[in-house]
This record gives sequence, structure tokens and C-alpha cells, in this order.
Amino acid sequence: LNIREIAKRAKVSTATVSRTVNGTPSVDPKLARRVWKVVNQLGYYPNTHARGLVSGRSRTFGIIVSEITNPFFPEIVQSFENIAVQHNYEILLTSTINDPERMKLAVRRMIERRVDGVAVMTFGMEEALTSDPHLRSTPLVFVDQSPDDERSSHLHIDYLHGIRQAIAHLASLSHTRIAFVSGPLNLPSARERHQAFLTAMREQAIRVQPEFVVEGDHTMEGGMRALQHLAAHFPHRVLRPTAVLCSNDMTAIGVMRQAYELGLNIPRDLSVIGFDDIRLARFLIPPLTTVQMSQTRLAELAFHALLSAADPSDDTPAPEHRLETCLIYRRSTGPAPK
Amino acid sequence: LNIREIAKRAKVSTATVSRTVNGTPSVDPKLARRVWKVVNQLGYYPNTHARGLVSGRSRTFGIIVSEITNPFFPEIVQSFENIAVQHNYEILLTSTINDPERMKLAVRRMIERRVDGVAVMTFGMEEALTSDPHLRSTPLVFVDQSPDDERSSHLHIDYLHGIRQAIAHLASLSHTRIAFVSGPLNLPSARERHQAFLTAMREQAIRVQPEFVVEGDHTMEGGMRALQHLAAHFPHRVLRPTAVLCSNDMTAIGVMRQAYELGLNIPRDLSVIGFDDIRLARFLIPPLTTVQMSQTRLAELAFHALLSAADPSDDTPAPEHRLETCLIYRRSTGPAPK
DNA sequence: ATGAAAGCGCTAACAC
DNA sequence: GTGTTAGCGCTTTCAT
Repeated sequence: LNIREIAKRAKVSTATVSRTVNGTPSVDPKLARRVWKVVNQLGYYPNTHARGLVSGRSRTFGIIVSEITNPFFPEIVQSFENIAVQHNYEILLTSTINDPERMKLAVRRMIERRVDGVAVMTFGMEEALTSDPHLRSTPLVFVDQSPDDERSSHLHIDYLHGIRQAIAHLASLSHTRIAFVSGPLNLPSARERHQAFLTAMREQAIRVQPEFVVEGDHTMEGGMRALQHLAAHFPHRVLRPTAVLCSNDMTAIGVMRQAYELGLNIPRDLSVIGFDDIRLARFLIPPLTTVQMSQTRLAELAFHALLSAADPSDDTPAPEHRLETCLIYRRSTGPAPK
Repeated sequence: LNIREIAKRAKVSTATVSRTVNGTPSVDPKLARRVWKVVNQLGYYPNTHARGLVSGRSRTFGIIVSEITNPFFPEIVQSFENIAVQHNYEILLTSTINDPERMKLAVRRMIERRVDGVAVMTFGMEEALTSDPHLRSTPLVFVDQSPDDERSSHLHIDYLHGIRQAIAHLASLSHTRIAFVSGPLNLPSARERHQAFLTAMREQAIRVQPEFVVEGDHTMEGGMRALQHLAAHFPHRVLRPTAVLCSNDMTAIGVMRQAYELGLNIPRDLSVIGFDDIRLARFLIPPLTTVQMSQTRLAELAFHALLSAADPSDDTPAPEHRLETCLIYRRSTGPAPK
């Protein structure tokens, strides 16, 4: 069931069918109606492969995330898809489970599919992408940093603002023994958060104890290990941190879970603050105080960056490539125990 | 950079390049090497659209989920993708956010993309799919039930087994006032779980109080509302349920959260059991006792059902289209308070 | 074993 | 405003 079949039945040329289906204005309404009737009647759907072959474009964007099973990402994917649908774009998803090989493969497959752009939401620009000569012709959008390339852009996230608020909040609650569980430090975005923590602590004139900053991996298991480690390291309760800031919410969940294991009450014995504000955060027990980084907004920014690069005819004005963060007060923080 | 360019540089015909790239055995190793060299050197990637156009197949499977932001689904998607990558298939994801219109649109887009099959993981066969005449030529796999169609198949899930265990577990803990928070009852899979609850209760000879079964919607908010409702309905504590079985884990999270709000301790004052065993379940406070339905296994079954329909040449033997469930004991259940 | 050429379904340039 | 037609990049007969 192809365009020729429709043309024959509607007694017009294939060109007219094509024009009708694509909404070219210069078609006689009479003919158009005739064509649409046949199209609907027969249930004709144009073949995307043929379209893509001739146009060179696919109306498809790739989106690469590090771990779809981390609740932070589904929100992004959902928002990205919502906008994509609105703009009649398709999405090709890849969850790389943090495997560079997998990442490379994903890129290759996306190139083969001739995607019109790809959003790389891995929070750390992998070289796999910058090295591939093919990508030089495909619009790419990264988070935090991008290769120095005409077609690539990146979203700038202001981690500092929210983290500054978090530390100020803790300080106002009289906490001075503040720990930080970072993400994997080979990840640029994790490094930025770490830096922001250091900066904010300095601003509040609170000493950073080296043993209080431990490297996590942005997973719940990592969060559990981190607090376990912290607790084991300081047998004397009075020397332990009274608050811990986590590089993401999953880590915070792990920390809270380990606190439960240790018989520590949150926030009475320990205050914890997360980062991301995943939807789940408000449903934790107690509800998690966390730094919000809007996943919806992030997806929107990424999509529009891609769209304006892929389809210059699009009139939507490009929004700022900038994302703010801010603290959301909930119940996992409280006054420092003395 | 197309096949002709490669052919020219390798001084062979385009046919030979095609054969080489596709691993057709009848190519002189000498020529093959020459071709590969050029291919790699220039970084040539065959154009999928052209391939799809001529072959009529796309090596792409669609996967439709109800809500990617429900942590149950990312696990499925990740597993599905893992297998897809292994088999050199691509996936087109759609999260319908339970909107039938959206579902319809998704199907349409997938047809246009000429997917080789689609896994409909919405746990309730929408008519949108059965009505579309086009789908009659595309392999489809559903959960729980499928239209009576040659190309469609479905995965049978044995809800009863796990739920039976759950109720038996509660009974052994002396609970008799057991509530059930169902999913949306227009969803076949939610209805099946509900039925399984009724059956299991009958088997244990425990009376089902009508006011103890409340309809939820498989969200955390729904879980909160459900317990709120239950509590409001029974001002006298002694009349309240001492245990609640939830139709999915998200609901259980909501229930636990509301219990916290109400000052109820779990499991001392209230036992709760979930369903699905999402990864998060073991990280909840307390860790959630729940009925496990393997997301990985589900994805595998779905993929293989599709694969064997789409590519009969594939030799992998089709696994059973059947999925068991079983109870995982954790710490959200305890003896009934008296 | 290799090459020449037809054609997959569609769009766009061009002619009318 | 509509039709004719030449490809888009690839696979696949069919010759050789």
C-alpha cells in the first residue's frame, strides 16, 4: 500500500498525493479532499524510510542517558518525548549503563539511522563522541560541557546556587560537621557539584574535614556504603558528621537507608540533603530536603537546542541554555544535635 | 559518503561492497579486506533508510509503556534494550502516560517507521491497537491478553501464586483485617490482581470486608489517598485494617508515606506488602515485603516473542510465554497488633 | 566470485 | 495547480 496505489485510486498523480499529505498549500481543495478520503479509507501511512532517503532527514532525535533505571532520567525522557511528539519528532533512546563501549555503539547506531541530532544526557562528555568524525555533521547537545565544535552546544547548569542554599540552610541549623558524598569523580558534573560544595563551605566559613568527603557513585548502594564508611571511621558518635549533603537523590536514599540500618533517626540524629529533586523525594520517609534541578526544563532546553540546529526554519526562539538550581525544604533536615 | 564512494575507492562494484558489509560468504577475502579498509578509513556507515526501503524491514522494535516515570518500567526498558542491542535491533520508545490518544498516535508513528514488531507493555490491551488494520501485518506482543489475531501473542503472568503467598504470610502473622489497594480497575492486569486477592483470601478463609478494598491508581499519590481514606473511614483504631496489600510497589510507597503522616509505625502498627519488586523496594524504610514479578524476565519474554515472529530464521528457541510471581520477605510486615 | 542494473516509496525540480 | 520524472542509497536478481 504505497503512494502510487493512492494516486491511482484518487485519480491523481503521486506528486499530488505527496503534496496533499504534506500539506503543501498549492493543492486544489477538491483534489485534496479526494486524496484524503482514499488515504483514510485505505489507512495509508507514508513510508518513513523512503521519506528519509530522499530528504536526508529523519525527524528523529537520539537521546542518550546514563541509566534509565535511575529515576532522574525517566523524567527527562518523558519530557523530551512529550515535546518531541508535539513537534512530530521521534526519539531513539539508549541507556548506556555507564559503559563507554555501549555509548560508542549507541552513537554509531544513531548515525546509521541518520538522526537529526542527539541529546547526550550522560553528564560527562565522553570522548567516544568527539572522536567520531561523522558526528561533526550531526547537532549534538551535552550537559555541562561540549567539544569545541560548530554543531555542538551544551546546557549550563548552575549547581552552585542550590548548593550554596543547602549549606546556608545547614549552617542556620547550627551544623558544622557537614559531610559530602560525591558522585563518581570522573564525571565532570559530579566534580562540579563537589567544587560547589567546597565553595559554599568556604563562604559559610565552615571547615571541610577531608574525612568527611567520600566518593560515591550516584547509586543507592553507593549511598549506603558511604554512610557505612563514615560511621565505621568514627566510632565516637560525637565526632561524626551531623549532616550530609549528597551529590544526587539516589545517594541520599542510600544514606537514609543506611541510617535506618544504624538506628539513626533522620533528622534528629542526622540531617540529609539530596540533589536533583526526583519525584520520589517528597515520598521518602522523611520527605527529602533536596536541591532541585528541573528535569522537565532540562529536557526542554536540550530539545530546543537540537531543534534549532536541525531545523533552522523553526521559528521558536531559542531559550537560554541555562538551568538554575534551588533548595527545596522538606523534613530530612533539622537542628544539629549537640 | 555512500556505497558508491566506497566502491569507487576500493575499485569494486557497489554490489561487492554491499555483500562485504553484510557478511555474505561468497566474497573473495582479498577484496573483502580491501573494502573493509576503505570502509573503516572513511568511516562509512550504511544508510538505514535505504536499507529499510529495499528490505522492507527496519530492525527496529517499538516498545510502548504506560509511564516511564513509574520505576517499574525503566527496568523493563533497560532489559529490552540490552537484548535488542545484542541482536542488533533498535528500539523506539513511547511512554503513553495512560492517554489512549497518545497511544494511538504512538502506534501510527511506529507503523510509519515500519517497525518489525511492538511490545505493548501497558498491562491492558487498548483497542487503539486492535482496530488499526495496519497492525495486522506487524507482530505485536501484549501482557495478559491479546486480540484474537494471528500475529499477536501475549505473556501470561501468574499473579495468583505470589498473592497467595502474600496472604498466607499475613495469615501466619495472625492478620485477619487485611485491606487491598487495587490499581485502576479498568486495567485488566489490575483486575486480575484484585481477583487473585479475593481468591487467596477465600483460600485462607479470611473474610474480605468490602470497605477494606479501595481502588487506587498505581501511583504514590493514589497510595496515600487510599490509606487516608481507610483511616478516615475507621476512626476507631481497633476496627482498622492491620495489614494492606497493594497492587503495585508505587502504591505501597504511598501507603507507607501516609502511614508516616498518620504517625503509624510500619510494621508495628500496620503491615504493608507491595507488588512488582522494583529495585527501590529493598531501599525503602523499612524494606518492603513484596511480590516479585521479574522485569528482566518480562522484557526477555516480550523480546523473544517479537523476534521469533519478525525473524523466523532466528534459531533461538522460543521460551515459555509465562511468568511466575513469588513473595519476597522483607521488613514491612510483622505480627498483627492486637 | 563479481558486476550491471532494476527498483524499493517517496519528494522536488521542472514542465505544462 | 498538476503531472512527469529523476534520483535518494541500498540490496538483489541476473548475467557473466
